Amino acid sequence: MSSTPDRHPVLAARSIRRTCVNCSLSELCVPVGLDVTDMERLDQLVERQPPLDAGAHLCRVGERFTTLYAVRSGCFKSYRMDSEGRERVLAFHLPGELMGLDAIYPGVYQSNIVALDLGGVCALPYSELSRLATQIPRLQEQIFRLLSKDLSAYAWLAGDYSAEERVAGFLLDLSNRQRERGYSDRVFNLAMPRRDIANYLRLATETVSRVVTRFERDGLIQTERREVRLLDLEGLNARANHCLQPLG
Amino acid sequence: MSSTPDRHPVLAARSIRRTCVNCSLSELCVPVGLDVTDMERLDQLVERQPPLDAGAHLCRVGERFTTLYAVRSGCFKSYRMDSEGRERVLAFHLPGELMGLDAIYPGVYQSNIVALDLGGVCALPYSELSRLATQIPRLQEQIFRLLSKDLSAYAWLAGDYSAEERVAGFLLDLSNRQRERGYSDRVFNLAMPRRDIANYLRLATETVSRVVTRFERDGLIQTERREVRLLDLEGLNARANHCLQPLG
DNA sequence: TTGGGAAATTGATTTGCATCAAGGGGAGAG
DNA sequence: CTCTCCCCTTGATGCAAATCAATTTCCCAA
Repeated sequence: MSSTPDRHPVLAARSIRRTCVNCSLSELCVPVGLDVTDMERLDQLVERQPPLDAGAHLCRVGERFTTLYAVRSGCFKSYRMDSEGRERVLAFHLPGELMGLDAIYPGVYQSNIVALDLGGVCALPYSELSRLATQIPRLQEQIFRLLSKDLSAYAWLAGDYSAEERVAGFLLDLSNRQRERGYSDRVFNLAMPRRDIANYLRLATETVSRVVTRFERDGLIQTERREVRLLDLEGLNARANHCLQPLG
Repeated sequence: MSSTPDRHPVLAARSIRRTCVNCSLSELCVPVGLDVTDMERLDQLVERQPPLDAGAHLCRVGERFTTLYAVRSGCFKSYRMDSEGRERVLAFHLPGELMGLDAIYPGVYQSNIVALDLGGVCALPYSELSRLATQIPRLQEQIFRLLSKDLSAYAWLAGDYSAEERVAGFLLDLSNRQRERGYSDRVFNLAMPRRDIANYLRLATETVSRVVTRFERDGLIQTERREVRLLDLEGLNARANHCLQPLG
């Protein structure tokens, strides 16, 4: 996933500036639809950041918004605190996904974003990105599309589904996103603890645990701590009541 | 709210093409931040549509996406049907708000949009709008902002709040949006029946009715059928657990 | 290796809201 | 005017998931 380290300082400096063109995620991420020339212009403003340890924060609610972040590797979680200090998980972000979009409107970050495991990001200074987007129509189009895609994700989260529908939908969503990234859509590791999954799905941890157990008993999945194996995608989809139509 | 009718046919034809410049909503809607010259360019592609009766649909899930719609007058509801044929209200749209944004990503409308009362809209052909947005940076910026704003709205809807928090938050949200539009934030009419409010808040109609009754008993609000009078904004805010921070 | 602590599971009980059921009150049609 | 339909409200009951409670398991650090 991470590129080989550059030993020559000049090459290293160039590699920091030349990210998107060589990046395996360019089919999913901001550069979708750009030709090499435009991608190199995008590279000029993308800044690869030093990796973050699990638990390290990328930004916090209330900080002035300057930068969008694209996931290079690892998994990130965005969340808020409500007035009683309870955490509200809003999203999990996989490689190729853009974070911080909800901060554009108010100009202030609306979420805390934290690395769930060792994670790498590319920083995209927003003002420069939007200037470039006026010059590269396909870049503008892709940003529109990424924003619009997040709307659909939230619309799913906002639906009133049962615990089973939510958990099944969550697993299928992850499965789809794994496949998009070239990984198995049947076997994958959850980067987040059950507590975060439950919080994201607006369920109690115990409820998630019980539903998972039930799915295992019914032969739909197998789990081994953080590892999940989906045995019956069609059955899972039925349990989700087909509430998840992948938009691909 | 509506402009005076033009009697002279040539003037009438021109007025159809010249909407934004004269529109009282330009401070809220797509043209925010544009100077008169740019607004006139935007006017070239905006098409005011004939008014829709209550119950008339603007678009339906699955139709090819070509057009964003801005509310000129009235109130609109966007919703989907789940796999069991139950309606899921996703949003209510007031004048100046943009509808259809979730269709950008997949290129197909993701929601049905229906007029709740006599409603007027401006049609914005998406491909032309995005082309113009590359030429007018502030227009692009405003579209980014409107998309981002919708993300925050959905994030609220996706939170796990109690029935009281939801109803209080809903009333305060409407109150804020009324104020933005120059109307009283204390007294206003609900364009939608209780059933739609309940559906939007993922509650039963009966629950909404009970919460409203409780708020009335506690002196927070008064209601008379569709008319709402907010008596104690601070108290309401406390009932909402401050879950709604207006983003201005 | 062992002890401590967080994470996960399982069971018992509670509860907030949905559902079921019934009655009141406007608005529009005839 | 009156009938009718739909919307809204109120009350009674049931249920899905939260909460409370108790283990078990895993991981890491000493």
